[in-house]
Amino acid sequence: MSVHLLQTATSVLLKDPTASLSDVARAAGVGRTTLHKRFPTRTALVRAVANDALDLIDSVSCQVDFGSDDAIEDLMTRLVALGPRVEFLLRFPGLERDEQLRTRIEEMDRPVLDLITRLQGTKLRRDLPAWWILHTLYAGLFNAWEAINYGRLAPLDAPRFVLTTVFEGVSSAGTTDRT
Amino acid sequence: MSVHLLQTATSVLLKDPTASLSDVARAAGVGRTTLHKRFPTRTALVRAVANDALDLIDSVSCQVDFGSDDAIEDLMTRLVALGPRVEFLLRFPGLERDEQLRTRIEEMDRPVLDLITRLQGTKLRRDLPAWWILHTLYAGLFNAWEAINYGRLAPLDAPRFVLTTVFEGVSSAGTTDRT
DNA sequence: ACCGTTGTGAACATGAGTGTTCACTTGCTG
DNA sequence: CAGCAAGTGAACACTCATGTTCACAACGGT
Repeated sequence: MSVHLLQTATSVLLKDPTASLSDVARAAGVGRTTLHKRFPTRTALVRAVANDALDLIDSVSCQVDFGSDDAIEDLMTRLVALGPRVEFLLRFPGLERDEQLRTRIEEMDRPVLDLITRLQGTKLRRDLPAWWILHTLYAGLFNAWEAINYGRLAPLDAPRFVLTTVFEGVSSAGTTDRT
Repeated sequence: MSVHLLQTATSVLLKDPTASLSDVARAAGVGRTTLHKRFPTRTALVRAVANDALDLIDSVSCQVDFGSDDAIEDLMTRLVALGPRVEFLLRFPGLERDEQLRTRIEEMDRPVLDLITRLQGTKLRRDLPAWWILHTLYAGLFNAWEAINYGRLAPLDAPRFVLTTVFEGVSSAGTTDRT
């Protein structure tokens, strides 16, 4: 079960980025030799985990209609649900030093950036750069995942929290006098 | 100059959390032996760096009037200016496993949480928990620091970006029809 | 000039993670 | 049954970060 192996590796490495390959193998219930057979080196394993996360995002991206005005809400809601598998991409240290991964992440960002730029004509504010908005979205996801991990946030509440906060902000101005 | 040593250690460890003590010593322009004399173990160094960051935050907290209604804006603006020294606290992996640091971080958070709770009576929305708002603020800081690091954001623009985004959100609803 | 402090490089021992090989078992297939 | 693929534990060599010790140089104060 290579799938299960990758998932286990994700959670172990996410909890402790310095975890040894023995730790990963033990957590996955396989021998260290087997792990080495599937992923010859540590960097190969990390890259595989990251690519698995990217695959997951790709599969979600396909289901989103980027032409819709609610595309961002849809995308974010789906991303929140992915959880740790994708959190790995934003958290694991040193991932940005991998050339191949960096370009793939950029490829993944581009359509979202385009979407944001397009929506800045209508529902998104124009006085902030698109990349800043993108990173704000990511920060919201990050927050949600962390809160879920600590048991402070119910997974089903997460999408609402993220979308509300990112879009409307934490100021009460938008909520009290919305006549 | 122990101060300079800590600052260098901060930036080196922030850029690569797995950097060796030799790397840190070399970057600081001191011998590895000297580094070991001042910080006997690696964890001692990491803890010192973190505590240095917490001291920095404390010194900033003192200057903020937590009774004011604009306390959060003031606090955030000052925190943004601190940059990498404090970024270390939010980024360095495994920091939360240090009991002493965790409690000190909680102590640091408490007055801000109280402030948020108080302001939820007036300017902050009440339909989000205080801890969520706090983490949203932190996420904004994080975003700004990262953007500054990559050279995408001018340090002087950072406070405005963070405050605008966090308080008003990225939706244009709050900007277009503010009659 | 003497001495204590501080910093320095060199050397060493140690431990841990890593990558490799090998012999053995298990299970499936022809 | 024979054979092949996959998994496994044990053992090994290698590298590297770490922590320690030691002898020496630079410096400042007395």
